[in-house]
Amino acid sequence: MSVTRSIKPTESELEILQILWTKGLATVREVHEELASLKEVGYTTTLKLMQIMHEKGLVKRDDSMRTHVYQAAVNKEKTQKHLLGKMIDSLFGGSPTQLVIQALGESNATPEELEKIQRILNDLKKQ
Amino acid sequence: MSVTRSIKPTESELEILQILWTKGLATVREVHEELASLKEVGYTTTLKLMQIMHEKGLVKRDDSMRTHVYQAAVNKEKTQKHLLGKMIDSLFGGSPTQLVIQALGESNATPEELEKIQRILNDLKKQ
DNA sequence: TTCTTTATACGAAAAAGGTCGTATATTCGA
DNA sequence: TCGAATATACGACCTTTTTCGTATAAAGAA
Repeated sequence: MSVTRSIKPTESELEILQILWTKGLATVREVHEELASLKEVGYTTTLKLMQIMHEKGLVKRDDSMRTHVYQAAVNKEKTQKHLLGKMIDSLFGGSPTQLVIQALGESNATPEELEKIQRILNDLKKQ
Repeated sequence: MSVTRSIKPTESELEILQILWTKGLATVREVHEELASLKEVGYTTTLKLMQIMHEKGLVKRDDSMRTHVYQAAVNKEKTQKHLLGKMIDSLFGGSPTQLVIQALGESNATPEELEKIQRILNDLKKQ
């Protein structure tokens, strides 16, 4: 039975998850390379972070070889949903609609994306 | 010239801003009362938090009287937009639309709210 | 083989956030 | 007037997060 596990990656952990979600499998070196292109950071920092994430169960790893291979252990969509929920609570008084409205204002959506949103909206209206 | 100031309230600070955005003006006691109804917290903790927020410029206060009167110094919509933007970048690969889609799934919007969203959507489609 | 590079492990310290206790001043009521 | 209540200031402490230095082992090159 999968109790709602409290997924709560920190900022830094999120950056790493981003990379892992994109790459699928990656070594610490690879993740670090990517990370270092975005910001100043030491290799052992990245390593330590990923080790902690492993302890927390945020990532899985294959350590059968000298160079361990990591991958995300948390689902991208679930994590997004979770953090979104938190933001809705803490910033939009619990109203997802308010957030949607703000985000739509922000959006430069393509016609296709607008259609996608429209379909979801239609589904919701039917209920 | 208003340089993009980095609005970055912490979780706790956000809770207090929420209250201030609602109340407009409020004393520490009033904010604390509200806060304490949501979670276990000591008065001096709330006080300290608000003092720090004052140092950071997140709130303004009138300290001409013994009991200081506080108000938010950051705009609610701007703050929402800012944090939303950060989340879009860090979690949704820069696509507001992706976020909207996720949030809509989450939403239990009333028919009225759905209509509101529909109108925004219509506006966007026209452009 | 021996030196260099590259991995992980580990410990420790710096930073940030949150929580309070205590000191002190002011106000208010008995 | 004097004690209780209430306000702010301030410092200390505890966690969590982030950052690295150093030790050690494995691999690779000369």
